[in-house]
Amino acid sequence: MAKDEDPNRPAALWMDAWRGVLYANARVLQVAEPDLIATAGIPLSWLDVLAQLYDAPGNSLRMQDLQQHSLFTRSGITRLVDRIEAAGLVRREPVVGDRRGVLVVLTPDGFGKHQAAFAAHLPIIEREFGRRLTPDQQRAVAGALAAFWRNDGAGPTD
Amino acid sequence: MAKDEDPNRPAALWMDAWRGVLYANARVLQVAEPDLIATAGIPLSWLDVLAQLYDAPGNSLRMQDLQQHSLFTRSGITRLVDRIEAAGLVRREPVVGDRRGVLVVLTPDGFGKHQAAFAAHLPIIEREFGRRLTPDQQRAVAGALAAFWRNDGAGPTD
DNA sequence: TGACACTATCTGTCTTGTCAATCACTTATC
DNA sequence: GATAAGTGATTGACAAGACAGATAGTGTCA
Repeated sequence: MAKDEDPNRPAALWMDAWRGVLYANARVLQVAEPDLIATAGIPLSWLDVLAQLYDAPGNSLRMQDLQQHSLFTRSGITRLVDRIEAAGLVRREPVVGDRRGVLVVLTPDGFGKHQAAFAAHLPIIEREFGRRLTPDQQRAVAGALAAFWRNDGAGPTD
Repeated sequence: MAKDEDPNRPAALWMDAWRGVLYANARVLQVAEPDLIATAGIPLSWLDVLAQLYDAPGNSLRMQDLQQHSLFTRSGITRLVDRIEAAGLVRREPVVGDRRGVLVVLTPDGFGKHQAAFAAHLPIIEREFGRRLTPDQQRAVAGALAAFWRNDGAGPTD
């Protein structure tokens, strides 16, 4: 590979950390996504939506909240929810005080599918990711990267 | 969020580490990709290809090598290379000993575009990722996740 | 209440990614 | 050297994503 000896690429510490994040994410998902489709019958973008609704109060969120918190879909939430709704896993409801808004609600089927998909997904992540790290490494990575999902927008950006 | 108190989701250490990887990747790229398009005029998938060719001996790789090492494109390398070739950044050449194969070679334009895009890309990654971690955290993350891009397939999977 | 700016979601259209089938070439075996 | 199996890359049909503009509803201010 000979990247480390290239004078044009100063090997800063954070660059190796970023490369690690990039590769870990890509390599794990390259295995986990086909597996999820094979075992649970849904892609990761669906599980992402279902998991958000599962975690949300009332198992429901508005379209824009779904979009903002999404990890895999930057745009196109409308069509994505269309598909998941057509599969019967979520349902659209009007928002009480705001007739522009749409509330996406997890159906019982969607609840069950989330449970099943999540249960099938976890062992794969553990095998492909968790087991490759020592407990100390797990702790270190979790601590270092927690800012990205806790504050989620804020940070020491100055 | 109240996820940590949910009895259905045992909060294993590696799960928080994985969540960190997932969110860090998504949040940083959500900023970096539009920025790269705005400043360099190419999407990340193109930079991925250009960077691989830049790092490769002879600034060239075969299609399948490009595909296997790719971080963003699991399939569809043919079409992706079509577009990059149409932009004049790479060129296809026959492989000497194997007339089935195709060698994708970085053109001088592609070389320059890589330099420019990479130079524009780095500061964004530093701002969105590097600066959010202390040097100790950078070292820890880099060390813990190095296995994903060094061995790239092996590991303590038993 | 009428005009205006703003917000939330959807639709049309184009681009990009995915999957199976195919073509061209190579290697192994007889 | 002919035939069969395997490999590398492309193609066509379809699904999904991206982006701009449209539609409908809200809130404010005169």
